[in-house]
Amino acid sequence: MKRTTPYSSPNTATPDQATSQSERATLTLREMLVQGRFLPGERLREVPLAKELGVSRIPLRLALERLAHEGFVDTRPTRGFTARQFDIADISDAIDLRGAIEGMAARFAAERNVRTEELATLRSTHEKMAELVRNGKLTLELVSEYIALNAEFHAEVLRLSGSRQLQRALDQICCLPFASPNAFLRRQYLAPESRDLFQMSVEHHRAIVEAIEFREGARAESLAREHARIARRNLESALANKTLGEVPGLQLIKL
Amino acid sequence: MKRTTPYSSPNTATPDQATSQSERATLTLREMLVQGRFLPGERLREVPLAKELGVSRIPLRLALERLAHEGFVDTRPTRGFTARQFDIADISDAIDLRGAIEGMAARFAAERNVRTEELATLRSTHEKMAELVRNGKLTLELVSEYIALNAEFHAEVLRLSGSRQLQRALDQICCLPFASPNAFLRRQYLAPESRDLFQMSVEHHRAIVEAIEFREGARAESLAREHARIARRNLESALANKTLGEVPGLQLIKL
DNA sequence: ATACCACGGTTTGCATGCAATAATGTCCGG
DNA sequence: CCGGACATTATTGCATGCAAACCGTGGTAT
Repeated sequence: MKRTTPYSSPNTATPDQATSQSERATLTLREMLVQGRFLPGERLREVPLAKELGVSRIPLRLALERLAHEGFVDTRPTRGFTARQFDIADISDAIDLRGAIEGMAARFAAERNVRTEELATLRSTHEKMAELVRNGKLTLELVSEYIALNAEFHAEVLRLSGSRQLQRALDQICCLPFASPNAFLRRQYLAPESRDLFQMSVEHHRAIVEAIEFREGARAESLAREHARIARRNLESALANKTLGEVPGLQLIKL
Repeated sequence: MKRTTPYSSPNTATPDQATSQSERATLTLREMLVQGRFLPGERLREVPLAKELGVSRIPLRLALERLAHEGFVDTRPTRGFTARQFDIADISDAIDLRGAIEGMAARFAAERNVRTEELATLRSTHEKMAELVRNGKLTLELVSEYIALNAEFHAEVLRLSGSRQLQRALDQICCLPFASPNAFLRRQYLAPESRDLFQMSVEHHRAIVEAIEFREGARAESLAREHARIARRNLESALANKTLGEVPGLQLIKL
C-alpha cells in the first residue's frame, strides 16, 4: 500500500498485482467508486461487499478506512460507510487547490534550489514534451507518451521543492482522480482546440522552468497556478460537450 | 472517529470518552506519538503495543492505518509501522501550506460570499478577540479564551469559503498538531513581544474581514498567508529560547 | 574468507465467530 | 388511520487463533 511516486496515482495499479487482500480490496473498491458503481450516499454493507470482492471483512474494513481518508467514502461510527457524492464545485476547487500547492512547489523550487545542473532532468522532460507537440499531429499513442512526461514534469517540480509536506498534500489531492494533472489530457486530445491547449501547456512549462532557473519565485508560483487552470477549461469544455466519459472519475459527478 | 469541526483538532479529545476501541487506540497512540514517546524510526510492534494500550490487534491496526494517513507513522507492507520523524522544515512548510490554504479560503470567501449579513459571526468573533487584547494584560485564562475564539475565527473563514475540498485539505494539514493555527498561542503568551504579536494577529483578522467584505480576493489571500507567518515567527522564537515545551507536538522534532 | 542456503523464531495478514448496537418490522393503544 | 413501545433481524466492532511472510543465525560449499 505504498504510493511510490507522486502523480502515479492509485488508479494506475491493477488489482491483480496486489500483494495483500487489503490492497486488492482497496484497488478494486476505488475503481468501483470511480466508475460510479454506487449511488451517491449509498450505504456500503460489509458482508455483501466482502463476498463480492472475494475478501473477508477485515481487509475490506482496512480498505474502507483508507478510502475514507482519501475522500471517496464517508464514515459514521457504528453506522458504516457510504459512497461519497462529488459535484462540479468539488472538482473545480480540487483543481484550484492542486494549482495552489503546485504553485508553492514551484516557488519553493525557485527560492531554494540553488544548483543549475539540478534542473537538467526538468529541462529534458520539458524538451521531450515540446518536441512531441512541435512535430505535427498528436496521435493517441503520442498523447500517452505526453501524459507520462507530464506526470514526470510535475513530479520533478515537486521534487525540486524539497518539501515532504507539499508532497504529502499533493498526494492527498491527487487521490481524487479528477484532480490529477493528467486527468483531462485524454479528453483534451479530443477537443477542437486540442493543439492550442497542448501548446499552451508546453509554454507554461517552459516559463516555469525559466522562472525556477532565475529564482523568480512569485512568477513560478503564479505560472503553476495558471497552468492548473487548463484543467478547469477542460472541465468546462467537457461539461459543455458532454464528453465526460474520457475523464477518469467523472462518472460519479452529480450535475 | 469523526472530526466534527475544523480546527478542533484531534488532540483536544481525550481517550476516555472514546466510543470504540479503535478510537481509543487512535487517540492514545496519537498522543503518545505527539509526546515523543517513540524514537524516530522506531518500529511499532503490534502485539506489545496492543497489550500496552489494552486493546486487541484489530482496532490497533485500524488506528495505525489512520495515523499513517495523518502522517504520524510510516508503513511498509508486511513490515509494520514505524514512528515518523519530523524536522524544522516539516513544521515551517506545514505552516506555510496552511497559510496557502487559508489564503485560498479567504479569497474564496471574498469572491463568492455575497450577502453582507453572513459576515456577522466572523465580525463578532473578531470583535471579541479585539476586546480581549485591548483590555490590558492577557492572563492565562484570557489566552485560553483567545485560543477558542481564534479557532472559531479560522473555522468561520473556512466555512465562508464554501469549499469542502479546502475543508478537507485543512483538516489534513491540521492533523499535525504543530501546524494548527492555535499551536503556538500558549507559547506566544510567554514571549517578550507577546502583546505585539497578539495585536498584530487581531489587526490581520480585522483586515481579512474587511477584505472579504469588500470582495478584495487577492488582498484577503495575501493577508491570510502573512497571518500564518506569525506561527513561523513563534517557531523561530521558540527554537531560539528553547521553549518548545509549550508547543504541542514539538517534542518529536529532530533539531 | 565469502557467498549462499536452510531453518527456527518472530511478526504481520487474515478468516472465523461472537457480542453489542443499530435498523426494521410488528403489534397495540389512541 | 396514525404513533409509539417492543421484538426481531441486520450489521458493525472486536477477540481469538492460524497461516504465511520475514529476519536472523548458523552451517556448508566454493
